[in-house]
Amino acid sequence: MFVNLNGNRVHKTRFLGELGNLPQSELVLNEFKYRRGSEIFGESEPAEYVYQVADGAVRSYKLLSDGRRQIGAFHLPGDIFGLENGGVHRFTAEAIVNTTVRLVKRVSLAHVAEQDVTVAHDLLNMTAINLQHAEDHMLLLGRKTSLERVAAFLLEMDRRLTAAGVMALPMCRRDIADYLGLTLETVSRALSVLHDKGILGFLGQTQRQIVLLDRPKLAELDL
Amino acid sequence: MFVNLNGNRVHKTRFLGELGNLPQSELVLNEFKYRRGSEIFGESEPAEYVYQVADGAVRSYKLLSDGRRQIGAFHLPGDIFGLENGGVHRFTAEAIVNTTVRLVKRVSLAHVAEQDVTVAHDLLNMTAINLQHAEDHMLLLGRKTSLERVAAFLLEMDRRLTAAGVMALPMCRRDIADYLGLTLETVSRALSVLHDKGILGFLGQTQRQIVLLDRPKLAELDL
DNA sequence: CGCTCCCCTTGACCCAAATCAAAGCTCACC
DNA sequence: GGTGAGCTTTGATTTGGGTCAAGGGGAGCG
Repeated sequence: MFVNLNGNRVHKTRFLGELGNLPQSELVLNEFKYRRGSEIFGESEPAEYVYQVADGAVRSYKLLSDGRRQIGAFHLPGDIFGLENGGVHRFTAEAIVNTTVRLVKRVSLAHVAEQDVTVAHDLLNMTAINLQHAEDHMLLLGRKTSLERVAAFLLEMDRRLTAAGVMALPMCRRDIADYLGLTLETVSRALSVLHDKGILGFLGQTQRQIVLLDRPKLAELDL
Repeated sequence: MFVNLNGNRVHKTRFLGELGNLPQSELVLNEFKYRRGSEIFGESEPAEYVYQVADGAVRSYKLLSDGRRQIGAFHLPGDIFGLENGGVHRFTAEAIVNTTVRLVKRVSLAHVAEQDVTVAHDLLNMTAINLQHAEDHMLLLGRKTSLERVAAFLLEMDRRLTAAGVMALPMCRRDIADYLGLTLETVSRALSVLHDKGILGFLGQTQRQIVLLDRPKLAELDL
């Protein structure tokens, strides 16, 4: 293991998960750590690697020239991100908390996909899953109210990261707001409404640990 | 040629375009006409066919239970739509005007893709293009002002369908609004502002023929 | 020609969410 | 234990875009 320029630690490891068990000879797989807040790649940079979250959380976003930000997706342990069909990243990706990622060289992955039909199939599937998420999110951003958006967000996070009945959100209110096309104040108010209605509870003293007390009622709020 | 149950005419023809020149023996290709306003397929229906606009225009949208609508994309001549990786449509598609489409059976296309690597490659490319459009549209829906949205819409349509300097929009203001996450009144007001600023002009007596008089200034408005 | 049905624009008013502001809390660090 | 930097909540106020309403065309048709 060694420490690179950014103070992030890197060492070799196995690559597991949705890309299947690929022949080790074909793909060089590294594990890499990013510190909370550090950039993993930038929008419009050449896409050299494809990434998988091993531990931690990542946000992918676009910026307008005046700083308005839209987060397109949160990436949680197991998720693959930075997969581009063209050779260029279309989002900036940042570690939300200290995060460990596994990475493969994009070109070597493309090379394997040419040989192995199932890998090519997996790449199409992953792209299709990303597309489906984006399509659903367009409906949310274009047509849902603030309460509906926050309800949808909670249901999504509940599905993706609840362990032992508790949802430990890695992201702050501003991240949630930029994901939902709202302001952080509006997100906070919506969460307070849900709290007052008895639909959710906060655990501990930080407001990032949420328990869903009434999933059916929450689901009703997300049209 | 014959007339089917919906009064739409259908006959066989060649399939051309982005799917490349596929062996005719493999793919049965039909041409089909839909009348203005008629549904081509519904959300969550099994995806039996993949479509290409030969002539006319199509809108793909999602509905909330109370009728709020989000149009995800407009499909213009040459565009392929209804391509699903899973077996189910995730949008409803309707003809905006009288429209001719070419169609292939999804399963036969999948079959060809398994044999022919370049076709498989094309499918991934098309899905990636759809994804890129959706990603850009999330930024628009989440973070842009009404004027920025309308400016972006005009630039998109200018790129995609301007002939002889004139943009002949096939869709009504309500469609534009549901694409941009606005109301039709707001779209109309934004167009009036652009008209008053001398950025665009209307041609003829219908307000659907638009001439862009100052593309640079329009581009400045779309951050 | 005149009727009806849309489609579009424009004006008046309203409201959901943004903005502005303040204060409490946690946590890291000295 | 003190200090400061974030993060979050909550309140007051503003505002961009939604809603409601009215009226003017144009296109199709009897």
